[in-house]
Amino acid sequence: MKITLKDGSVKEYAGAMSIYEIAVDISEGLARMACAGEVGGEVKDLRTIIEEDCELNILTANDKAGLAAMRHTTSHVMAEAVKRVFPEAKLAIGPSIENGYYYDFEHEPFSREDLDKVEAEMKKIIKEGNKLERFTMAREEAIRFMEEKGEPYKVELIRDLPEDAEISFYSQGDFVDLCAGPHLMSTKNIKAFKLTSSSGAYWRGKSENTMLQRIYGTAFNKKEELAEYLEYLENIKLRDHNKLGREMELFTTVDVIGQGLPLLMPKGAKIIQTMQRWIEDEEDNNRGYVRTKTPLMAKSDLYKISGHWDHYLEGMFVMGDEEKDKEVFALRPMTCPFQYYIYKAGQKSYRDLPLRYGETSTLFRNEDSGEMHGLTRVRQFTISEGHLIVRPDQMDAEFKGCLDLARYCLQTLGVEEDVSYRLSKWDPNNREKYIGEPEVWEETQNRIRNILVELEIPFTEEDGEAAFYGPKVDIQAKNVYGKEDTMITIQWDAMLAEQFDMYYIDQNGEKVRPYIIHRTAMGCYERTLAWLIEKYEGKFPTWLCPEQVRVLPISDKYEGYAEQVRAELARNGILASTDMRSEKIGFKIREARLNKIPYMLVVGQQEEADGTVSVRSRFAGDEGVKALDIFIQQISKEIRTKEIRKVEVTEENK
RNA sequence: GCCGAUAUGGCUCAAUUGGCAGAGCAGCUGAUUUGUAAUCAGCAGGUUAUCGGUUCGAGUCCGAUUAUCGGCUCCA
Repeated sequence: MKITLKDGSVKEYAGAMSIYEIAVDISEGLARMACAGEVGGEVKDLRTIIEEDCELNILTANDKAGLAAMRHTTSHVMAEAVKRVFPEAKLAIGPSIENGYYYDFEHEPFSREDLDKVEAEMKKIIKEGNKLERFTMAREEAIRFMEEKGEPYKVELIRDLPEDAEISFYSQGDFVDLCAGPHLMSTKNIKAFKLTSSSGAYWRGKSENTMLQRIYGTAFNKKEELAEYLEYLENIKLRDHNKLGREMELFTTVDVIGQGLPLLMPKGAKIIQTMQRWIEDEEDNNRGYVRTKTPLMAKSDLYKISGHWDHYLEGMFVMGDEEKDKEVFALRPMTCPFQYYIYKAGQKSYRDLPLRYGETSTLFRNEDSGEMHGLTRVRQFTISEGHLIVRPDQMDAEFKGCLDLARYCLQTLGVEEDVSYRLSKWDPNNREKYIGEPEVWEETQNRIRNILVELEIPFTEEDGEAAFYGPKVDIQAKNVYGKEDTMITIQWDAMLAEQFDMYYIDQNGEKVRPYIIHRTAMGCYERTLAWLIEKYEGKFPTWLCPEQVRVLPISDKYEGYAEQVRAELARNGILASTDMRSEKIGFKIREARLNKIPYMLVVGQQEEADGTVSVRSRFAGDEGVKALDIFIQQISKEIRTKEIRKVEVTEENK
């Protein structure tokens, strides 16, 4: 868009910028007041400010940056309040983040009562309504200024800024903070805020640094929006897999078994079995995989060759003491080298490649105690793992094949819209974490990038996220709380064939190193289950349900027929049960619905006489009376095609 | 690993300043034989996570351990 300023100069902006970003750019005066203020309080009123100062040809009304500025200002208000209530607290940093803001302090841990006191003080500060004023200092002056104020963290921050930088500060009344802005014009324009929680956080995010105390909060332009957001936070707890999965008896944990070792209960185990069978069949029948079954542990020698002993020792469960024991074993944290030795068990020709090894593989990783969570971060888990041993000339095609399989899995699970793709690269500034030459890394990363571009897959790039042996594509998904996890990974490995002396014989009779692709099809079964619980709120597509049909006899007179129906369903591979309790039909239906069963078959006198079932589904309520074989046909098709049946909006589904 | 919070029957929660551990749901038994989201009655169920301490007396106070949660760090 083009913006003509009053002095006649023209500024051009590309893409969708918010009026706040533009305001920051246009003038320093506006930068200081990137949000609404004296003109009226409403954030969108900034438009008026800009319009008075310049003529806008086009205006995008994206309030994101404005909201961020408001939240950032709220974090300053919080900092001021903390300094008033706890003068001994030292200030660190306090940015706005998605859905809110935080500020880090060096202080004793804050209790909820402390936060309430700070909140009360914040209200006072907002009422005082001091203006936010921007001023700058030269570097040395700024350092002296913060030293005098007794803020060592601020001094450290300033020291890390460029030598010749002009340092900007914002003040509100007596409170001054080092800050790049932008901010609201006045604290009184903060309309609705809440301090949500506090926790420890390392200074500058490094675990060797001091642990500071972080206070999280959120703020909105309207009280109703804040209330809505807080209610939303309450609601998403209901679909949290860690709560819902336990309630639905999919998994549980037991103190004496240990952290990160969930027990999959019959229903959860059934879902995972369904997924495993699906993936194994897809790989073996449709995508040219061969199956392996390899040991869950090996001597340390194996991991020394693979590099895991050097790069990943603290993450492994090691059994035995190197000093005392002749042989030290470790539970496997990955399957790679095991499948390599299957490859190496016979001499391979160029004609044998690509070789695609698949294994439903249980892995063990000794995560630190604070890192375990539900089914998403555990110490023992099972993945749809595989390694493709590939000639260099086949690499691009095979890598694409892996991406295709991953996308097929995501699509079938109905979650293809919920993921983002990441090209995970090495960190050139941290070379000791990786093996191999920089040129190889750069070239490989370029080839993966080209593949993603060619397939028109949108992706981001991230330094320092690669495996130690190669770059990868990670397919990321967010949980209900917005936290991201890797669901699927496809890794390009030009290094480990060398470590393990793997080769094939080419047309000329020469030994050649193959390339390797490490990949998962649908990732880790436990983590995927967690994701599906949250995605579907426990109402899984029928093909994944551990109980697909429940037969409900009207009274015990029809138990015989109910059992007959169940048996017929079971003969057709449908997971069915009966509810023979002497309860009213309404009670049985209520319970089946609470158990999120997709299909309920009510049977009584009429059904028994006609060989029919009265179908009631989670999707459409009462579907009427159907002949049993028709129902079996319909549900069998739904299961076979892995259909994700949509819920129709009916009175009771509202 | 680090900071903080939490732990009472299968689940959700109660129990005054330290003074008899209780309710609803679920479960079991009986009655009821039911037509599309809760039939009625009765019964049973707890060494208050574990171990130790203070006290005449501990669910309650103190310490350690374990697990769970919110974060930080980590996630090959």
